[in-house]
Amino acid sequence: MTISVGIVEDDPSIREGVSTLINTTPGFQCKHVFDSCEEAIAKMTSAPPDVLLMDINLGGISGIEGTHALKTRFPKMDVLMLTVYEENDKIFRSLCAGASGYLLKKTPPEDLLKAIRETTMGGAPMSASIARKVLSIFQTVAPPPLPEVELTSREKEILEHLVAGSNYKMIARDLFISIDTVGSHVKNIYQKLQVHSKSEAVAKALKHKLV
Amino acid sequence: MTISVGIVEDDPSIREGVSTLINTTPGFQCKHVFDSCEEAIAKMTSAPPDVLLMDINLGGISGIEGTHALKTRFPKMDVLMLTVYEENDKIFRSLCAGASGYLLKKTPPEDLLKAIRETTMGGAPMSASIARKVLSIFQTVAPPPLPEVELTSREKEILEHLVAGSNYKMIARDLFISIDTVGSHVKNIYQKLQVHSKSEAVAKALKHKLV
DNA sequence: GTATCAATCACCAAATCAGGTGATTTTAAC
DNA sequence: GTTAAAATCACCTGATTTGGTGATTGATAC
Repeated sequence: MTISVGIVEDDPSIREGVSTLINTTPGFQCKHVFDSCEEAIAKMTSAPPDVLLMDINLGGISGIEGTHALKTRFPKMDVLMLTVYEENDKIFRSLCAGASGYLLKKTPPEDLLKAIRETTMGGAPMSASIARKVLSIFQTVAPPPLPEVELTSREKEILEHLVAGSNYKMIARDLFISIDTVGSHVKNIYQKLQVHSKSEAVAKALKHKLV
Repeated sequence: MTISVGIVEDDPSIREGVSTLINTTPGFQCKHVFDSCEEAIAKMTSAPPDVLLMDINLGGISGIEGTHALKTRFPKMDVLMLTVYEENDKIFRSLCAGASGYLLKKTPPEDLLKAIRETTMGGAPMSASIARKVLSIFQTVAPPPLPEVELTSREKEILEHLVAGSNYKMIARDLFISIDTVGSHVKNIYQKLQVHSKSEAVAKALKHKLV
């Protein structure tokens, strides 16, 4: 099966180079070539490529925003970001936008083709240094563990309902217990979390990923 | 340079198999072999290995907790998680704990050795399916954009205070405005966010990263 | 079998909040 | 110079929450 590849890139020489590489390699074809996200969004109508190579630094709509827009329209299309620099913030936002991989532009042709193949098989190719940065992002967003807090399963259940926006009456109805029991659990939760209101409890629960 | 590899694994056959593989491969040596995190934490004192292979499912202290403990003590040591299953939650928590890579146990020996080498060179080896899951995690933590909501700067300020756990009185004092004004802003916030209580507003603000 | 803990329910008082109406002032936009 | 939006303040009423005290039941642990 031939893999259909698209490319969005404002540098003509890279654009031509990559599309030529794709089209001269058996098993690959490149029919979607755009110099901007605007063009890609306008002209990519019914049949998206299997994999889209997206330059991250583009004038007008950036590669990140473009990825989000195109992935919304074509969820099954995979997007590989191409970049010169390894900026944590851009990596993070690209992945949030739905990118399936992240390669440096200096990636040699044969590795690029390999990455495209990997993508279609459900992988997520990343340059080694990018992969390490991706993992380091996790450590910065790691939930600050709340020490010494052990809520009972019932208390966690109540807390989830609080986070969902329920008041005592609704929780009592949903869990088939009395309002006073709800209040009782909430009191215990407050003491364990060291808070004094529903909103504080909700904030703490969400910030520390207790629910 | 010989790469020093450690392993924490409760299954004796895997433990022996891997340590033998390491020790019979030129350029690798395995001097740290443990059957539990407790043992690893107790016995790994001064000279940690370059790379530690960590089973994720261990009795007692789990591989995730153990990774956190050991990485705190030996930040320069790289940890590669080994697992049978691909569970999003465990992947996420392992990476937050400081893992540098994530491999399936079915990874063939030569790939395991390659992954170890990659790790020491600053890479982050992941099985293809794991890599894809890692990226998908980003999309789930991406802020779900709240459509058509434009809070004024003052309203955002009030909302931040709500998230911080303040009540009307505290907000009024902090911002040098009257309690009624706080209430007035809160009313407007509720209408814009389509909520009816402080806790709902806080939950929505945090979930949609409005603050 | 006793102690502890989780979960349940009850009652109470003071504080707080939610939702409503209405008004003034300042600033920015057209 | 009028309009519109943002920010400010006030008053009101009913609902809800918070923080106490205290009690019962069932399960678990020692």
